[in-house]
Order: sequence, then structure tokens, then C-alpha cells
Amino acid sequence: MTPQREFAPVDEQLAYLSKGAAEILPQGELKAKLERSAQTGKPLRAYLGVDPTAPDLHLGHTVVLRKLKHFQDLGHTAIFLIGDFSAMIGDPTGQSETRPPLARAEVETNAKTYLDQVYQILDREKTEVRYNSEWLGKLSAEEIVRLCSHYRLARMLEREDFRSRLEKGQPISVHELLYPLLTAYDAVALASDAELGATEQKFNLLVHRDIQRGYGLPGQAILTMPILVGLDGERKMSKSFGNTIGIHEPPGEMFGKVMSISDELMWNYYELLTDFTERVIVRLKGEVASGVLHPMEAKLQLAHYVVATFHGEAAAVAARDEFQRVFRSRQTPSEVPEERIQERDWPNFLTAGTAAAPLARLLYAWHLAGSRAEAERLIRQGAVELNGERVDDPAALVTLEKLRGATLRVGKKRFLRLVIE
RNA sequence: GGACGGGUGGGUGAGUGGCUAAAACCAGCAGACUGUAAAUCUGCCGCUCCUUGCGGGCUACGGAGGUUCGAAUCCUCCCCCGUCCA
Repeated sequence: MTPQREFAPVDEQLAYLSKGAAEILPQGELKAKLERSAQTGKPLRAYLGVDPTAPDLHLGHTVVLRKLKHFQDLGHTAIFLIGDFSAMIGDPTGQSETRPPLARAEVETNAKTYLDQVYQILDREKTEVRYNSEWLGKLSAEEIVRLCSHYRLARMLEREDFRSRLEKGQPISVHELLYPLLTAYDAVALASDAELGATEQKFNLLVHRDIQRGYGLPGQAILTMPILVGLDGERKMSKSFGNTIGIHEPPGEMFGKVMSISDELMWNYYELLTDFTERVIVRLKGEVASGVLHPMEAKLQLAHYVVATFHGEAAAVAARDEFQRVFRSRQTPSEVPEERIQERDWPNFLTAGTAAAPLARLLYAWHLAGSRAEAERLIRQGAVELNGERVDDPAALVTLEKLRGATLRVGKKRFLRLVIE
């Protein structure tokens, strides 16, 4: 079944796989495995395990996925493991508190939406998808005891997270200790040669390797990827910080968000989100530093690349044009959402005794502001334009005539064209 | 089971009877500046009504009652979280 195949030279492969990586452990192990694979013609089995805890992927998740793709590119076997069983335990990593286990149903629906998104990066045809309930769900108590016998408590407690919680007198639930052990069983069941993960997974990955050896398997190589920093330029990209770029966000949105990162952060994104080689990135960086290339140009390229990855080349070009149009030339976007107003509904908005309606009330009704109070605030702050003219009276009244075919603008990004029927 | 500590706005967290829609910080929003950069500066940041005023009303400090002219602040009961002892 396994075809004999030609691989690229080991050094080349290693360079490709090392790009952007935080650590490869143990030293030399990956190289040794690549060499063996080159000799035998057998592809390596590399896997990435993900707990389907949230339904939407963002760029942060793709960093490590892209690395898995690299294995795939080189002809190795990429295994995408969905931790449908382990998700119900909850990984304690990085959490200062015990995370509540997820319900089975939640895990299942998340798992489904995950895959569609994952295939935007990985080659659907070549990816081996597995669920760890496949084997973990069947483990007997006896087998779990045996599994546990392969690891020492002292080592378990070396883990940063556990150690600090122990010191601070915070609780650690027993099932949390089980998490790395059970996921280690994944590595055993898959007989993996390499496992990928974010740096915060390092401890788990190392446990996995040890347990594999406990079961008499050769230990897998471990490749960790840095955590992607979010839009704020400080904290890791995470939904709970609201600093993410979701991979299914519309092209325009995505483009704009990438453009809003700092120049400094841009290089990090180049490194982790593109396939440009180290050499190319260094060159770009040099050109920007010496003033040959405007930093904005470099960022436009990056934004283009990212959008093209998820939406295709055409969408990327369009997003770029639109971006230039709206923000650089400060023009109205080519496509503005429309609000259809029924002429007969109009009286509902009117101030008693007049033929005009408070603009603030309209902004709220048309969802350009979250509340009427907010609408007034925005007007007061000069964020609202009607047909290009700033309105700054929070009590401003407008007539239906004035709104016919008009364009409303709130802040930099929100536009609305009015169609009166 | 016992002892103790704690539950405040999106988050952290101050506030122990009126001056508190509730400090401060973070996040967020808007404006200025720009390369929609970032950084910085300024302002805003519960809802609602109107005559848009340092205006009126309503809602808010785990829940329910109570004391008081007046409570996030005091009392009672309940719920929840945490630590320690067993």
C-alpha cells in the first residue's frame, strides 16, 4: 500500500519543516527520522491533535496546521486527530483554573465544523482524519491503570501549570493529570513519528513521547510552533481577547484586520502565516529597513497573501482594491449595504408634530448603533456623515426627502445606503 | 461535616449608609495625527424620553426578604465559588 517514493533531500526537508518552528525535540530526532524515511521510502506519520472546544478557527490555529501541511507537501502522512474524547476531559494547559468538561453533543458539532475549515489548509485527499474516541472510548479500567503506570507523579508535577498551582494552593483535579496520559495513548495508537503542537503543548507532547516508549515504540519527534500574537500585538490570538482574525471572515474584513497590525508584528505574521522562505522574508525586511520598500507595501502583500489563502486570488485582489479605495482615497466602498425603507413605515420614526425624524433614532433602528444613547454619542463625536456631510447635533432631525438615495456613514467602516420604496 | 474568605459594570478590581451610573486599570468605540498603520493625544463608554439640559425617568453591585428618609454598603435566610481542618 505504501508506495516507494522519492523524497526531497533530507536537509531541504529539514529546512522546510524548521521554518517558523519554535523547537524541535529531541535535537536531531526529526532529522534521523527523515533520513530513515528517505532510505526506506516510507513516509513519516505526523499528527496534530486538536480538541474541538470552539467552533471557529482563527489564524492562530492555522499556524500549526500549516506546519502539518508542510509535512504533507513533502510527501509524508498528515494525520489530523480530533480529540473528541479528550475534549470532554479538558486540557489544563495554560488555564489557571480547571476547565469544565464539554458536553458530548457540543464536541460533536464542533468537530464537524472544524473539518471544513481545516481543509482550507490541508489537502482533503491526502489527510488522514482520526477521532480519539475510536480507541480512548474503548479503554478498560485495567488498560488505563497500565497506561498510568508508565508515568511518574513527580514528572507530572514538573509541569509549569501544575507546579504553580500547587505552590499557590490552587486545586488540581485528578482528571487533569489524566489528560496528558490519555492523549499520549493517541500517539501510541497512531504509532506516530512526529507530533506537532503549539509551544504551550510542549509538556503534553513530551509526555506522549515518553509513553510511546513505555509501550515499546520509538519515541516521536516533537515540533512546536510559536503562539501567534493577536491584533493587539501583545497577547496571544484568542477569541476571549477579541483579537482574532477568523478564517471565514469576509475577504474585506480580513484584509483590513491584517493591515491594522503593527509593522513590527507584520514580520511575525510573515514568518508564521506564509510560505515565503526565510531568505525572502529577510530580504523584504531589509528593504523596508533601508527605505526601498514602504512598510505599507510589505503589509499589503501580506494581507493579500493571507486573504488569498482562504478566499482565493481573485477575492484577494478585490479586497485589496477595495481597501485602497475606501481607506486610502477615503471613498465610499463600491458595495454598500442597503436599507430598504417602506415609505408607509416612515411615520413611526417621526417626532410628534413634525415631518422629520431624529437621526439618532434612525441609526439605532438601522443597526448602525447599538442603542439610541450610543447613536447620540457617535453623532456628538463627529462620527456620522450623511451624504458626506458631518452631522454633529445629537438631536438632529432629518426628513424623508433628505434620505432618498442617501448614504450614511458611521465611523470609518460602517456605511449604509438608503432605498426608499 | 467544621472553620474561615469571597461573589461589584465586557475583564481585573476599589468602594463598608447619602457627594456612587458606582474609582482606577484593561478591553471597546469615536475624533486628531497617519500608511484605515502602530505609537501618541483627546473624548466617550447602562438604557430610555424629550424642549439635547451639568434635564427627566428607569435599571444595576449573587438571590429573596428586612432595617432606614436613604443600602453595593447594615440585618436575616438562601444560592454559588475558594482555602484550610476532618
